[in-house]
Amino acid sequence: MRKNIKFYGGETVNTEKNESVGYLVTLASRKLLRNIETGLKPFNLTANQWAPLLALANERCNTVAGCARETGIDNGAMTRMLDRLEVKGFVSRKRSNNDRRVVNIALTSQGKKIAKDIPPVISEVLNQQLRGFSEQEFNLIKNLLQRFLINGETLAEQS
Amino acid sequence: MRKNIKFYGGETVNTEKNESVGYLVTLASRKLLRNIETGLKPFNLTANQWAPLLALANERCNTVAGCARETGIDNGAMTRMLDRLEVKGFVSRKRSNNDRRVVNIALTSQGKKIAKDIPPVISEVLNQQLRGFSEQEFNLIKNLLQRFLINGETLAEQS
DNA sequence: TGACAATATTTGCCTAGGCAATATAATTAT
DNA sequence: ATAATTATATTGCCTAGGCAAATATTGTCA
Repeated sequence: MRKNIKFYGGETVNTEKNESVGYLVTLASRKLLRNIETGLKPFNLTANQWAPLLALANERCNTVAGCARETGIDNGAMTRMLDRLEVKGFVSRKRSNNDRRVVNIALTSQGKKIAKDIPPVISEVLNQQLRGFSEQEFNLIKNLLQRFLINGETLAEQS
Repeated sequence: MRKNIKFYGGETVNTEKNESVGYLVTLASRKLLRNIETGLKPFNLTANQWAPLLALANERCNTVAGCARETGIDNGAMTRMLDRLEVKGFVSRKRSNNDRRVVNIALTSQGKKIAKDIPPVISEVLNQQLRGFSEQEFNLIKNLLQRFLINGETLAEQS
């Protein structure tokens, strides 16, 4: 097996924040969130509310736990997220008859409508933040982030 | 000027979440935060509390507004962050005499100590999430994230 | 000097996620 | 069949960030 490189620590300490992948990935994520938020304001949607709405529209989930898994957040957080989306009239809840533990989530007609309207807004922001990227660089950043994420997941499972 | 590529939207719609840079950067950031959090638990520090502590230790800031700028978060959020760090005994506040508006922030002796103990923990997590990366890929991910972030900042300034 | 603008800090009101505990229901093993 | 385990949803308590308003102080300009 190839030896892993020790990028940080020891003699290679670097206090330049722009040289820290941790700093960069955190800030990049925050900035993206705020930009999407700005674009979604006219639709009465926040940036985070968009993810479960998309998952529901694509039929990748139809329960609380399912949507939580699909969007990578906590079950409790998803319950509250759906509270907010329900108040806004985008989703509806209905206790399942097959399995009385589960609550089935569905998009309302308004939810379906908005799920169609929003993708162009998200795309526009992403394209803007990717401007100057070549096709190759676009594929690279996805590949590198995927690996960074998977490494992080296996690390979390060990502890 | 070279034309920017339209990576998302139009006919290139892709509902695969792992193909969305937005999804990937968000999840990568969250996972990293949780892994650092796990490593810092024995030190009575959360992942987010680490950033201002490091900025103070490196003398990149010594006021509320300064630390907020340096870590890229809101002033109000920084006030509350410093509340928590003060309760834990890592920082101290002192109203400035030169300018009665500003509050000078300093690390306590305990804060200085911990600021030295923590870097290895952060480094270890980052190295783990970067395992399998070549030196070249390490530089690439930093470069791509820097550009993604800068593009996002200029976008935010326009609106 | 006095009005006005700019800056620093704090606070209130939001959204938002993680963890742990709880209640309920379904599944599995004995 | 009963007990133990597992899964689902919810809730409470915590940290945490953004935005806007309020307050205090400083600097500027007429």
